[in-house]
Amino acid sequence: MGIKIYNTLSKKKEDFKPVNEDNITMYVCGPTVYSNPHIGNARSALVGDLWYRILKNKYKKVTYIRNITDVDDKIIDAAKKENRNVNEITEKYYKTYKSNMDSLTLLDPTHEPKVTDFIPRIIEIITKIISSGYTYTSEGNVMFDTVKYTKYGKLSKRIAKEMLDGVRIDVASYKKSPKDFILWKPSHKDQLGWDSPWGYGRPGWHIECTSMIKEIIGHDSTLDIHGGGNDLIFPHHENELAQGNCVSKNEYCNYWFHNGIVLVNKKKMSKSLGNVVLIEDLLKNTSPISIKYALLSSHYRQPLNWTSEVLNNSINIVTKYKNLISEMKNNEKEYIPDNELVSILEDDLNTPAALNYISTLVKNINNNKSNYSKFLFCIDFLGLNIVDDISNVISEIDNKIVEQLIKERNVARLKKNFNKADLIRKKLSSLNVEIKDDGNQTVWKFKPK
RNA sequence: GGCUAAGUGGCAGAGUGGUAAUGCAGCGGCCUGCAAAGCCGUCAACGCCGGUUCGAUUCCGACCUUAGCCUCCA
Repeated sequence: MGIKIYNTLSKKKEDFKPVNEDNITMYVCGPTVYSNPHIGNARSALVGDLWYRILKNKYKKVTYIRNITDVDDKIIDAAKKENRNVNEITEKYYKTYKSNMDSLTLLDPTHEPKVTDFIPRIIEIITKIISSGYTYTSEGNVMFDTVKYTKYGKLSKRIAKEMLDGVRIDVASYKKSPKDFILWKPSHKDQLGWDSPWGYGRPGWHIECTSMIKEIIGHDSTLDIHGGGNDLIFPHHENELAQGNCVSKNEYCNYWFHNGIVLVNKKKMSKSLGNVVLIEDLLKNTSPISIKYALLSSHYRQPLNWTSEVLNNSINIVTKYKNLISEMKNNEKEYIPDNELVSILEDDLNTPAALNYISTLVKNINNNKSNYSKFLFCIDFLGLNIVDDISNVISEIDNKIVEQLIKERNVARLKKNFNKADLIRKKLSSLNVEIKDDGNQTVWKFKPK
């Protein structure tokens, strides 16, 4: 048994063989910080996080890189719209992204490089690509020549002839061939930019990932794993692969994983459709654990249609686990490592099977006491921090009012004044508190979310 | 139009050449003053059509449908 990963390159599930067992390297495409992060951003970050957890469990050192793209035309546009400078925009949305990811209890990557910190390295890499002979300049742009690079299409399996170019948008005039892409583009003097051998300008979209990877892992090193949303396969990752292979004789990356995108109303989220689900908004009414559970409930390569049903399903299960934990909370919290869970996850991140396994543990908790300790291990391994979530909830509540109302209600119940008792229960309910009469004790909790 | 995926009960989702786990929801019961929780029980599905086979949901082929990409996108 070992780690198996579905490789977009081969379109097969493969045994994971690291380049160097002493240091596994993984890069996952992070966000462009120009707007509030949505549930789709969360999904790919979560998938990266899970791979990170699995790799860390097996290998002593894992270098996990998740970038922040803070140079982009969309950022420039956003700055104009909000009438702020570019830095303010990127800072603001980076902070939101970070805090959203923290809420979802994702581990910090080993590196979180920002493009603006890597401009000299980007210029260096472009220079290397130019000397490899796969570029040309046109209207001030440094272009990558996809026709010259004969392996182009290796990742996305797209053959140039079969593709209809410019179906939905005109091919830019500066391109020799429609699939060619920009490595460096000119900026106006008053625009965001840097001096370079090709004039004042800024990097194109794809080059920053390649540069940051090479800089962090070493220019002649092969990345073990590269991932992101499957909408990035073409052209972004295809382009990265092409330019990356021009920089070194060694292969750019061995394993590529791609998560399915999140759909809302069975369509990809987009501002024009108005179906973008922001993490911020979800967190207002839903516990981060439930959101996370919902994301885990489908396999990462499947598309995930985000619906209230999916979310409610998760809330119900998470609530059940919360109840279980709060009932057991006085018992010692022992975590018994469970290899079965680990091997389920090592098989190409089969989270639905993992969640199912956890539910069978819970179901058989009475027959086998170690199941509870295994259960604690499992939710912890997945980063479903239910235990912490419960303690947060308890500290948030205004104890006195609730306790007072419960006292009053129990007096009423003793007097068999059930109308009054039920009224008080309704009042508690309006305070988001649920109660449960357990023998002669009444216990309460926040309504599940 | 091309390319890439996918179609299992109300929802989510395993899985298999011999008719299919599990969770949630639903329904019934126990419990409760009534609830809630918990427990027990229970209904319900393999897109369509051919082929291979003793037998296919599982293999092969066509078709239909859906989504994504071909422009920026996690």
